[in-house]
Amino acid sequence: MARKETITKDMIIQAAFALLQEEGIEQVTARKLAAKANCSTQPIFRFYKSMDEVAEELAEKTCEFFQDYYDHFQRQTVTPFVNLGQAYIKFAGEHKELFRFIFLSPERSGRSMYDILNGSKGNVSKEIQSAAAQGSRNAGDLFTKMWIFIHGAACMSLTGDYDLSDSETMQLLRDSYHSFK
Amino acid sequence: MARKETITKDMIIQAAFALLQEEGIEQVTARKLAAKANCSTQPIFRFYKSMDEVAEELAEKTCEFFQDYYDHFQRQTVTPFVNLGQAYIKFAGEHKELFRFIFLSPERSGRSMYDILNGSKGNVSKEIQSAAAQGSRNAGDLFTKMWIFIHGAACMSLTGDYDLSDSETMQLLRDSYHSFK
DNA sequence: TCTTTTGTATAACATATGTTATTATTCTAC
DNA sequence: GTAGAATAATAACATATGTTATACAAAAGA
Repeated sequence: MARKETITKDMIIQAAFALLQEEGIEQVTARKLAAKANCSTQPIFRFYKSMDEVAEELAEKTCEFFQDYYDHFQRQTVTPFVNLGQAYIKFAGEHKELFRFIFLSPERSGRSMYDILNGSKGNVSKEIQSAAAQGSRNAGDLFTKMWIFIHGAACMSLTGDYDLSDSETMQLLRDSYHSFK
Repeated sequence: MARKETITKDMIIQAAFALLQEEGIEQVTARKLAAKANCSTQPIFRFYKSMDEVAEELAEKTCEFFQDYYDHFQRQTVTPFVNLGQAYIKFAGEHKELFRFIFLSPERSGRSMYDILNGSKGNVSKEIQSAAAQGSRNAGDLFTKMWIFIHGAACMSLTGDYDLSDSETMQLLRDSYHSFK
């Protein structure tokens, strides 16, 4: 009937994700993606109408990747805020391009930062809510402050303006958490 | 002897700065810049060896612009940290592309975030140091925490994830300052 | 084996970009 | 006024990009 498929959609998106991690979203071009996937540009446009659609799916995939990262992150303290902070800051440092892509671009296709944090499984908010419930005063206020703080540290690590070790980070997060509480 | 100059270096860099503010550094291309300055691309390359050199000078100019912004910012409290925070967060909201360019790009040509803050006149550090001196415990620690917090809020405003009013921001900054102190 | 169908590659088109060559313009000293 | 020189515009070259048209290849039923 017809020729067999040798380039799958998965191969394309895998290559795109690798390219994204290595060089950032603006370097995920049709030709570079084709080269990464060892094919011509045709298979890309068989699966996606345009490169924008590829970026769309990359955003999706990156959000899931962050969720997995957070889910598998080794919790080191009993304070969810501290754990979240450690994971988030480490993610920013280890996956700069991914972080920049989903947490620092204006075009996140509608998702707010909190949408990404909570994800489909909503793990972040689950942990944090239970934690905030035990908190003394205004739980929302505590979350806002901690979140601003955590996001700030992560963004600084992106530009090389943050160079604390893991344990220093933990202490910093603990400190600020207790300050805010 | 020779033809008179009609396109000055200042006209070029002014146009480039306007373009930077409106569309971001990646849109400051030779042709768009020429159009903005109402000339051909030739005058650009008379003053600058390459477009990279233009970007270099834009970074310089943007740092100065931030300094001026901060110098002229109406101080609303007696707490330098709060004033700095208000100015920085407002700057991020009002000049997103400039903020992104100097505080969020990896290529700041060597300047650290603190270099920019302090600038040539060193106004920020002057105010903050005197303030920290009055502070109770570790002045550096207080600065680090406040700065992370301030930077976090500014970065969130960039992506539309921060929507507090000026007075709410002031209260937030006051609160966190007293928490950290 | 031939034809049809579908996947893939190659090549092309249109546009955008940095940069440079060529041409035209305009000033001034002579 | 003319020649020389600096300035600017136009056009070109080389490359990069999204996207599409065309050509080639392979699989499977007739």
